[in-house]
Amino acid sequence: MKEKSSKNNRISLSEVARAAGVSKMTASRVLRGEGGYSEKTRDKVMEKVDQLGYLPNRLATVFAGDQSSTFVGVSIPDLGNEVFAQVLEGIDRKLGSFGRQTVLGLTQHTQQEEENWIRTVLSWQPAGLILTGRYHSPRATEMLRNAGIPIVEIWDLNSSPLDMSVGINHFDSGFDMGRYLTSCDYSNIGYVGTSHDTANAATTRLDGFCKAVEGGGGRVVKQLCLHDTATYYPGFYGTEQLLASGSGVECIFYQNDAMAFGGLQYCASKGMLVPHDIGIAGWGDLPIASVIARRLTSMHVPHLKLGQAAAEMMIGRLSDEPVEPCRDIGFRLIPGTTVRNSA
Amino acid sequence: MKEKSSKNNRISLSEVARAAGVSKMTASRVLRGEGGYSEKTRDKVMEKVDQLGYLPNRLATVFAGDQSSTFVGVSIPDLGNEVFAQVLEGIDRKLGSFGRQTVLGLTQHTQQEEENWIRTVLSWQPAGLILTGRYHSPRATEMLRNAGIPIVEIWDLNSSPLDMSVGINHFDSGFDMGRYLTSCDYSNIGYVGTSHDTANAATTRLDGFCKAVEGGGGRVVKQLCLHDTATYYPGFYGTEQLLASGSGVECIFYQNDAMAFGGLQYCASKGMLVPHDIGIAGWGDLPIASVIARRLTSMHVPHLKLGQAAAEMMIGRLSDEPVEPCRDIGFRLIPGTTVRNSA
DNA sequence: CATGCTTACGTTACGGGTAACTTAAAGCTT
DNA sequence: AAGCTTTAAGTTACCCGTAACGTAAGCATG
Repeated sequence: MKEKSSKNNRISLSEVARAAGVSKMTASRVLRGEGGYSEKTRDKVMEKVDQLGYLPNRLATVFAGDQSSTFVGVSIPDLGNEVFAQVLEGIDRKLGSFGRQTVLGLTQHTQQEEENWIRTVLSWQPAGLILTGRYHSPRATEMLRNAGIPIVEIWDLNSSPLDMSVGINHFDSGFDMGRYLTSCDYSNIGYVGTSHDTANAATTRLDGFCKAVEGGGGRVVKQLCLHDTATYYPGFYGTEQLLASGSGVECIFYQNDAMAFGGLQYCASKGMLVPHDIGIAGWGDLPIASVIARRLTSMHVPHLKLGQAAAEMMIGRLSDEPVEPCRDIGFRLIPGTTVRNSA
Repeated sequence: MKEKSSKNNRISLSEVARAAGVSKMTASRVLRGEGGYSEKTRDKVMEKVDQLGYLPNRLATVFAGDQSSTFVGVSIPDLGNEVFAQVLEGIDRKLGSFGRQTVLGLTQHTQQEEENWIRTVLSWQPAGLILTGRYHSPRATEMLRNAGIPIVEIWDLNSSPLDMSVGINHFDSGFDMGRYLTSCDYSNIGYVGTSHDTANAATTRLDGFCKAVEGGGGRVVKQLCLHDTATYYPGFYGTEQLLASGSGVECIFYQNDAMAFGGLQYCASKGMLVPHDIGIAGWGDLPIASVIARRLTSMHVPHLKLGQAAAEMMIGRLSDEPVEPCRDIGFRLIPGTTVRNSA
């Protein structure tokens, strides 16, 4: 009787083979269904497989170098932001339907976390990586280049990606929103968002936004970058801070819809009418926008589709199909009714 | 341009060793810092490691059976529900801080998906599994029992878990809400939720709720189980359906806060005053509750903490520390102001 | 009946690390 | 200086599956 050895005590293929009275090579052939065995042998082996509850050890297969692994590493900044939760859901479902597994990494918006995660996940020989964002630390970039596996950078469309990229042009999406708001005759505009320690898509969006506003004769009189998560409550108190600064803001653009919704609620709590007293514009067109009384002015981005597209590009590359390296998933302005009508 | 060899072309330890002029065993010792080498040798090896960009192959280590892997499989029903996104975030952050990686599985609330995922993820020799829910298919249960690895069942507290469990008693949380609403003098109460093909926590909650309401002399006159996701818009149209059925409902309990919020918006759109014309109660105390004008009557559940606790139990077990197999993370009723005051 | 071909297996080697064991040289003791 | 211990290595075997190759038996063909 052997005690539970510190070693792995799971049933191995050799044990199945011995029980079935064949060599492990034959058992292996049966399990892979690649032929070269009789029906009688197959039945014997399969019977023992069921009986012993054999589960193959994919580590051994991959390790042997015959196949690549079915892991795909996916880095996401955080899940408190509904946007990224949707992107991840799109990725995981699509990968799952092709027999691939997601190895998750939450990078908390920092390059250092991302770098650490990349180092670890690469040591597991993933089939590929999907990374949120286009900015990586120099060491991370080097590891990624040397890894020799497919890499999809998502979210922030990168026209010269490490390998592949899918997302939208955040500068342009900010620009379009800026142009729309100035076309609605706003000239003193505020911004409420959050800041992180790295260059990111929200910053790029803000750049595009400012450019359009200034080009249209308006001014972004106040930009608030809170050190907080981009959700409801920061939108609420950020609005309070912004309005308290007395800069005569007529309209506020928010980093995302959750923050905009927080702002909307702040205004309601102070008896301010939207859009009569102040204009509110979000970004992302999150599900919550579907139920509020006024249609939130926002920018629609197909988050789920973005995730799916990233997974499809990954799978395409892994199947040696030709894959367009850059895919713009597009966005669409939702005029809504939380800013005043354009002329 | 290098031809892509089908084999893995990454730098191996032997190559590092050869470059440094030592045996791979010595290089291995240096990398693990376990002593038995001179400083000069260490420097030589580390120099080559940096120079060649060597990344260890953890597959080989684990495969050799000397250590268990650092993977932890985590199954989550879906990420559209903010609750589970938060739980996952709690898990992944805590696991990550202990050098473990999350292998995600979205089971879409079906046991079949869960079973398939379990089979696949077990073939990767994970160190442990964290599963949402206590109900698994018979085959899944068998595989889990045979796996011989730590398993944490979360969300729905299981007093006789496969291995460990952390969560809350959903029946009791529903019961408490039912008792509270009847104490507020509601007797005709409705429920809006979603249904899935398996027994789940929301159903258990509803059972407890009904029991308390009936015990308190009220009636759950209408239960709506939509075939949809448990988010804002289904809450909105579910409310419409429920009220249109003309069953004289005075108060509605929702599966979660997002649905309750949808209901709140529906009522507002019809000019109904809350709680004067109708009472609204949610469940989960999601972040959105922090910004709406009236405090939503809800049930606070520490989602992030729940995820962290699950990860801590997993890590404790993996470190051979004694771990309490069941942990009740608790809930707390938020009276709020969207139901009328209790007497 | 010798030859070649097919079927149904078995045998060997390998991959990348590490445990366990072995060895050579250096250092220390008396 | 002989004998013992310690240090710094090297060698071998193994983990679990699979590719590549080997082989024996059965069968058809000329």
